[in-house]
Amino acid sequence: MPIDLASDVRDVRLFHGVERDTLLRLGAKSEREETFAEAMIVAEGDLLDHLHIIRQGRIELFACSPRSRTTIALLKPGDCFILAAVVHRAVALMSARTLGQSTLLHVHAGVFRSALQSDRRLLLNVSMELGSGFRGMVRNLRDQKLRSADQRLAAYLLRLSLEQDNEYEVVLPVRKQLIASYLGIRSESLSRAFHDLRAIGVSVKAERVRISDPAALAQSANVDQIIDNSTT
Amino acid sequence: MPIDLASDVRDVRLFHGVERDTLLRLGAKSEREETFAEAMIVAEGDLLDHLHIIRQGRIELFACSPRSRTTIALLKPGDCFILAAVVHRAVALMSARTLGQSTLLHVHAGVFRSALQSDRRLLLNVSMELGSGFRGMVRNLRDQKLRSADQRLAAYLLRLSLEQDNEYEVVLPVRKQLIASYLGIRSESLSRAFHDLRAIGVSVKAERVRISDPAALAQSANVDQIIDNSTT
DNA sequence: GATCCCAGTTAACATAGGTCAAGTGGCGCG
DNA sequence: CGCGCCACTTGACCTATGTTAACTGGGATC
Repeated sequence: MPIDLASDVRDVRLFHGVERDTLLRLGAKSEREETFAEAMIVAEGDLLDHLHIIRQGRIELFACSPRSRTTIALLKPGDCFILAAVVHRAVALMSARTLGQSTLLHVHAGVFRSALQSDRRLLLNVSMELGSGFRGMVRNLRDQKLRSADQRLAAYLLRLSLEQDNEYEVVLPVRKQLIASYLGIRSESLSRAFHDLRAIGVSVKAERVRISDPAALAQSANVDQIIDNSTT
Repeated sequence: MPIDLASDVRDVRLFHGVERDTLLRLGAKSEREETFAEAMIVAEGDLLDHLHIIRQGRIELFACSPRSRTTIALLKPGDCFILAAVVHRAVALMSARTLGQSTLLHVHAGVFRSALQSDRRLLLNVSMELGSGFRGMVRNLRDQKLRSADQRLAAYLLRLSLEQDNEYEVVLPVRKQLIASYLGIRSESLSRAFHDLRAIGVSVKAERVRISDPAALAQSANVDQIIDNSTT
């Protein structure tokens, strides 16, 4: 049950630079979980007793209404989730599930909150993490309210291209249906959007997307270097 | 130029419980500004040297694309804004302007960041504030992606009703055009949405809105007590 | 009291994206 | 090797919301 966080979490932003002692204390109340397929980790409305950290695999954060379901975020190893709910002792606003095989760390919420009292660096990291999350959500909301489906796809491809450090080809990290949900459209519309982008040099073969004219793509999406691409 | 924050900011959440000494230090590098009409305070893309706190009046946070403009948040006295950008030393993702007369406090960003190092309570408050902001944006995004215009209006009216502690009548806090922008629709569509809600007992007279059947309204918007109404 | 102005409303029409239904094609399994 | 499954695509049609433009009514100004 206890985990050696100190040696296990070098690449977790949230724990960068925190005292070894804090990590030991948190590790004593942490658990590791491995899932082999899709698995629900959090349901919206839950009051949570653990903070979750991704070691391997991908996580989808999503929200549901009676009629539909939408992806809010797609997370990667090193990310943590439901941090805000844990800090506030409030219910989760999003559900979370794994996408395929993954390994997660569950850190006891009470111990985590008390560590915030004693380790200033941890608290600072939490602030930075919540700030990034806030800014990410602002970007999503801007996208949703100001851009068309085609533009959202274009902007998303460019973001992937930046992440993957390849100007001319990107690999879609998840199935297209999920990407559609993340972009706030149906998968049929995503197909049509990809089709539209052919006109400005985007071609798709399964999960590989070639971008022949990145500048034109950026132009079409009104991508703002400053707003859309600042890393925090 | 220096402001006596210690006696001036009882009702600013961000400063609750912080050391008197910290407030003095921040106050020494703060300024008060009074505006008499609409005034731009922040433009998106700006790198900011001050954190802003609202003492009186209302603030609109908004974002622009070449073709349009949308309201991201409407703030009230006691709120602060561009906190995440200041903490991250990053550019603002939203513009801010006052709506009519207002008075603001500008707190020097560098001094603020260094106060975060010394005053744990201030840092904790920042975390809470960023967490609330994050959760607010998640709610907005959910609304935008999962609800129709009519439902967003219904949910908004119910939120106002909660804030104003009056189940059967709410007063719109800003002009309808701004509400439309906040809800992510045109003002013509807002008119139509108000019209549609007549069918479930909502009647509007200028800025006064009567809600004859709050339960029916909540039902129509699929308002979830837990998700939509938790206060943090 | 007449006039203007401007927020808001209403109506007619346009369009992005949703919905439904019918393909298509890659891949695992028998 | 063939079959079926499942993700994805395509096409036809529908609907919510945007667009354009005309109208209304309250408040300020003269």
